[in-house]
Amino acid sequence: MECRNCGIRELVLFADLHEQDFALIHLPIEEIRFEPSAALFHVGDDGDAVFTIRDGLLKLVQYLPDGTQRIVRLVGPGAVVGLEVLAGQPYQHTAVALQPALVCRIRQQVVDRLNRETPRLYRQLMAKWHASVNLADECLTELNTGTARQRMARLFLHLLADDPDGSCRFLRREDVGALLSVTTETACRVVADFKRAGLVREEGDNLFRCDRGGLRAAALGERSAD
Amino acid sequence: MECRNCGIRELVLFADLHEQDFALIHLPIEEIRFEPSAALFHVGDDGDAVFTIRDGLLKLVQYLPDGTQRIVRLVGPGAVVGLEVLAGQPYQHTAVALQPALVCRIRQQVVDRLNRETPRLYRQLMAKWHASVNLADECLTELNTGTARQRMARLFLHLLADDPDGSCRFLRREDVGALLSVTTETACRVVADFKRAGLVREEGDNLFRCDRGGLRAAALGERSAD
DNA sequence: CGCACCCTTGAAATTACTCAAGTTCAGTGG
DNA sequence: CCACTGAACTTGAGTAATTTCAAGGGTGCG
Repeated sequence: MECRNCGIRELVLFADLHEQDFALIHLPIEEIRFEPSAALFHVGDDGDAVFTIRDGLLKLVQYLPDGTQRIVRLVGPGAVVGLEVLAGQPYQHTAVALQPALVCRIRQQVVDRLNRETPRLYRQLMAKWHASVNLADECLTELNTGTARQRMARLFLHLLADDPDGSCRFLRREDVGALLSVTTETACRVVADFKRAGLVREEGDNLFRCDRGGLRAAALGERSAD
Repeated sequence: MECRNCGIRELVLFADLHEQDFALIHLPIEEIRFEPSAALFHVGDDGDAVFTIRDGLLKLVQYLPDGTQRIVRLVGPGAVVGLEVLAGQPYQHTAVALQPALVCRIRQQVVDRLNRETPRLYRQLMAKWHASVNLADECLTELNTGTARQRMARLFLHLLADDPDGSCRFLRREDVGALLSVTTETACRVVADFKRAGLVREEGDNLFRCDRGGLRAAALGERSAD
């Protein structure tokens, strides 16, 4: 795999490596493609690799004592998942694709060796860990604070990211519930509300065009006056 | 500061260092003591140090658009806070003491240098990042899932940790609310409920003796049949 | 066709929030 | 020594939000 020519090189773990550093990668970087509902790894698995997400969207899931799933965060291109193996831990989540996904599998040995033999991995490693913590914090403050309406609005804004059209692919209602800590039914009702209020419009199967301004207002707790 | 003889050495960032590695620490490790309600750093501050918590309990806080605080996690002895500076980021939280606290201030330069010059910091660095992510995930799945009753029970169990007496110092109600995503009043009512149900008993100013079994049942959603 | 899997909606029940008032207690100043 | 104050805690009553339980609708697939 030609990491040095990777299309999203500036986003990934190897962003800062120099030409000579790539010689230190003595094990192949595998590219893995998988479809929605397929799992990349499961909670508790002993892993020996981290994964850089090149394309698609994954959910990181943990399971509650009663067996229901709790979505801990959503991760997309540029994110690295499975970092816990670098700390000698088994995977802490089940990682499931929500959209067709493409990831690079990087063996732990490769990361360990690079960190030992070049000073240029360290900063990105810190950056990727930091991004994980940050995302976790955001999930808490944005997607689990306030009313169901506010959380939903913030979720849409998250998924929109910086899509110029203001459109995004949405999630199955059950996943929305597991992410926002509400029931599937509530998730459903709030989406229906948003449609009625004109905040979002469904243009295809779970493909939404959104009104950023309106959503931002809803995220702050304002209710549109119809 | 004599890190090599630190009383909680096995818990901290320098756990794996060898005798000769300590020579690489060219800047003093400062010990900082501070009292409840004092802040170690503020969100947005540019920092150049991470902190190992030796004693006490801190809350990491973020502020919502409307100015209210959201407690993102509680950290105690052994935890390292401010790791984000290693990724070149300003502090992402305000860190406030809830109990008299003692922390060690470790300059970023020291960590960077150690990582460059000895292979033995890496593992603990990964471990400390991992612990941060883990704690964040736990906050989400344990303290922000289920009814107010369940969350409160889990909070007590967290604070108990492995105290042999089953007693712990509790938080101000407002902090409980900001941590569990409920209002101060609800926090108050649930604590009162727990007292009535005999799950906890207040033995001093916010010092509680707890019934672990009962709390575990409450955490699963069972209501005691008075 | 019939089943499985989502999504959707309704009505009743529950939970948590809001607003308002009362309490306790430590600290302060007369 | 005692009222006064502020901060935190507590409780009640009414209201709003969410869940629960139940049922109906759509679509794809064997």
